[in-house]
Amino acid sequence: MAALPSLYNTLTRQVEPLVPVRSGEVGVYCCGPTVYDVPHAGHARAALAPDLLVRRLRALGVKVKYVRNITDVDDKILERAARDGEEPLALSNRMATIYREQIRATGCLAPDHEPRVSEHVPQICDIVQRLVARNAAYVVELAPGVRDVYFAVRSFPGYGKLSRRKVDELVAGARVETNAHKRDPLDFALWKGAPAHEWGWESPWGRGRPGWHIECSAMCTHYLGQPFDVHAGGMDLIFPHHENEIAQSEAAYPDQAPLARIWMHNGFLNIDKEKMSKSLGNFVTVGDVFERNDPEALRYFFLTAHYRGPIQFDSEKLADGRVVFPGVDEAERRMDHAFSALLRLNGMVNPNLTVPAKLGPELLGYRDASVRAVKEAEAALDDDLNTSVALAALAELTRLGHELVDSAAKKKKDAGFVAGASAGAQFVLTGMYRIGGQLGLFQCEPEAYRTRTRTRRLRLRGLTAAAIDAKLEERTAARKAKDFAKSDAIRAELAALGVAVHDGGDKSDWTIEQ
RNA sequence: GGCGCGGUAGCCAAGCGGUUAGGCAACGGUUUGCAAAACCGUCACACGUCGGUUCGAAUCCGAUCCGCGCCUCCA
Repeated sequence: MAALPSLYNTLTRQVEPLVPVRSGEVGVYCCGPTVYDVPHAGHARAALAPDLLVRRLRALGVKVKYVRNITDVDDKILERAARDGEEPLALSNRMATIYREQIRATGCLAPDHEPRVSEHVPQICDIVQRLVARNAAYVVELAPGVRDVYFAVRSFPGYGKLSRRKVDELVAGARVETNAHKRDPLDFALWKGAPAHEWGWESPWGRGRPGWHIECSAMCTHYLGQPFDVHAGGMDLIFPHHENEIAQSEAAYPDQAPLARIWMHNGFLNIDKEKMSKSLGNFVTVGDVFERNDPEALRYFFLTAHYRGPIQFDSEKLADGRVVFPGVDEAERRMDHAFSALLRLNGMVNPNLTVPAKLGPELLGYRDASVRAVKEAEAALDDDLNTSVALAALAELTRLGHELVDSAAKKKKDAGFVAGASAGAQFVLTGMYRIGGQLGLFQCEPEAYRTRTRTRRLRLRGLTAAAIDAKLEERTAARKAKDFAKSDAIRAELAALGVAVHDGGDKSDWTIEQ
């Protein structure tokens, strides 16, 4: 089997080759969202890195089991639901559906399993019981029949190994939650008791709800076993969430340590130099982006930067009041460019032409360039998912595709070249789709992309295709009559609306800007 | 205070000891009635600052200045 990708491991702080626990099979777990609200752009970015890994591994022929959880039981969900007079699980279910659909739209594969806390309470209780039995956790009775369970942090010697923190320094920081029931301020809740009238589940400790960290420990190992290969999530989860997961799982099953071999963490999406987050109130939702940009453009935008670094997501208010996302706009122009190459190349592929047995050196050049670009992109992805370099390889092929179409148009009287160019187009198309597929781009047909971006841009600019077509007809008539003054005036008028006219022979077409 | 990340040409962003990153913008060209799109070329011997190691440093080491994140719920 081909060598597997290398990944940066937060645990060792270096890039290392992925060595599966079980040969030929890789388990990936990604910490999904707490679904008390619609997803923001940062959530979309977090789903990307594990998706790229899964795509690359599958392209290499590796069997992958990909699990991404949904936290549908949480105090925030309870608060939001109470505020809006909705059942907590109805709220989280509604939000989970939006999350799933929007993340899928950004080109992320559906996970093989999408476990929810509400459906894994028995597994959670199992691991908590095990921790209590091993004296790594203790039960505190708050009221008759109402009990909390806490994890005893100091009972786990490896605590801090992921985040490189020392237990005593954490205490000195004094920013830990004080709670009279805890034996040690560092201890965290595994199970939170709840009175009978409150949202909860029955457990060996009475009614209550699971703590945040324990759910992931329970669900990741339930689906992937312990140890498993890759655990992913946002950088803010390193401490305390992932540190606590490690402590719980490794304390529960010390002979099956580590919990996960590689811990991969994606960087943040910043807005105006600040981390985008709900608590800061500066978030842009995925829905906000989809209003203005194509989902593929959002993905392309994420791919321009390395997943571990921060990415600047800026918004700008135009004079006409429209809010735009310049970075995503630029990415969308790149998608336009790539999709238009695909469209033009598709138009060149002629199934009725027999591919010449011997291709000239010019066309062999296209084949070689295509093969080279794919190799470069794959090598880049194997080096800790270097999407920026993979995108450069894709851009090179895109450019080559346009060039091929241009030269075929110039040599259209040369039947031999045209027949061969069809084969050349196939080479370039294959390369582009091969790279695009591993990056999660080109999720729809080029025609569909053109239609949907055009529709959206018309709506954003308050225009209709019919009105533009009418203007264009008027202009075509003027051109036929050699009334270039009028023709140019109409073009200027359309240009002012963001519509560019393209003249080709006797008929004209138009495109609309973002 | 502890842990960690980053400062690369006008902008975004790879590279991380020697050989072109890539994109956007701008400008010139091919093309066009004029344009647009596409392609070609230029801007680009750029790498926060100061020292050091080296035949050679954006890349390694030290110091220093900025910016940011985590240490409390967060992707």
